[in-house]
Amino acid sequence: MSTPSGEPQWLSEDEQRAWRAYLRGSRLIEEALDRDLQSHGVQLTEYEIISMLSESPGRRLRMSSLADLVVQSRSRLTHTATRLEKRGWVVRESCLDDKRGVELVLTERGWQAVQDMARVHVASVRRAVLDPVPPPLFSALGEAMDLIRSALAPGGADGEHPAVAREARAHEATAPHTRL
Amino acid sequence: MSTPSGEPQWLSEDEQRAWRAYLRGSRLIEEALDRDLQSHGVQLTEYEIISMLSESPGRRLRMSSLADLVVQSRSRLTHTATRLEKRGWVVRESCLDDKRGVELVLTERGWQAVQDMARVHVASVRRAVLDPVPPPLFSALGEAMDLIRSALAPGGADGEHPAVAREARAHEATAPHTRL
DNA sequence: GACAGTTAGTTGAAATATTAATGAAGTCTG
DNA sequence: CAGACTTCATTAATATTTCAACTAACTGTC
Repeated sequence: MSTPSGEPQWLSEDEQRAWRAYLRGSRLIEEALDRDLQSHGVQLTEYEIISMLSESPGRRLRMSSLADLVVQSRSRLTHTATRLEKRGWVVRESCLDDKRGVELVLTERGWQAVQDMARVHVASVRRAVLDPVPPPLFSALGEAMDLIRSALAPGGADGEHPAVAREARAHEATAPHTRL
Repeated sequence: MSTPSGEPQWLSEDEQRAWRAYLRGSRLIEEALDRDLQSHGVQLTEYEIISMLSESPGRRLRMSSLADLVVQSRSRLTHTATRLEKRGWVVRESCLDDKRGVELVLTERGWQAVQDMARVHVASVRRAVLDPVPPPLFSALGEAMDLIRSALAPGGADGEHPAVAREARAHEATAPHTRL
């Protein structure tokens, strides 16, 4: 199983070109979005966290669901959450049902922060990825990425993680402010 | 300039869906590829560096060109290069013409390492991104990313950075082993 | 209910990345 | 050619991320 016998199936010319474009493009996107948010004092990965919280029912999410959602390690999320907590944007609350669990809750200040930053961020996303790509092609990109996503994160349908969906059902839908 | 007047242009339903798919998918790809290379003792970003070197004429590239190519900060590349140097995969050589400059040169050992790891990596790329996406759709993804790339890194045509192209012309094409 | 095994989240130390400052060498202008 | 300015790469500091324990709480089995 771990012995790579024979010649691997190298990439074709076309595959290679597309893959390279992806690799470099994705790094540039990350860099651009991050830079724009940095000027408002957050990293993209931090923004993603509070943004996800802001859209969740009750503006709260369990650590592990959130970690899966933003594709970060548990440990990383723990550290980042601590950081966000120090800024007063989130608080931790322990789960009622599962006493191992911790929920991260967006504070009012956190909510305000997301609102403000969303303006910057949406403009940033437009400039970096939406504007340069004609809509049908961007659609295709989304479709492709969705296939990849479902291959790599089996079970997470519709951008939703099973655990998240489960939790969602358990709450009132209080904040459908889905903006970004 | 820094006052975001009025309501920004929020994303449409479709744009949002596609953008989300991209964001999560790209993180998952990164994670998957990195995990597979980790088992061989390198990070994806390190692999990218030596891989680029391995394809360059003379198996060498100037620090700043390389930094642009792999979309890393100069400083980051400096650190990473030091690390790679300690493993005996690269050596630094100062530029003949521009005495500020430093060229990173792939050693024989480094070359071997790339060859070995390329097998793992190409399989990894297939599994993560090529297999789940039908070829025409993957092509579209490449095209979209290329548009984004040229918007964000103006001047870098054909996956090639101007500085790199310039340097390429100055060398014999010794290693056209373009594999990944 | 006691055991073994698993999962959730945290912690601290080590590795890596970012930031701002530096020095050395190039370029440009007058 | 002098001076001002830019670029290249590195360094030192700070910040973040990863890695390997670790504790607590849940699950299942007997």
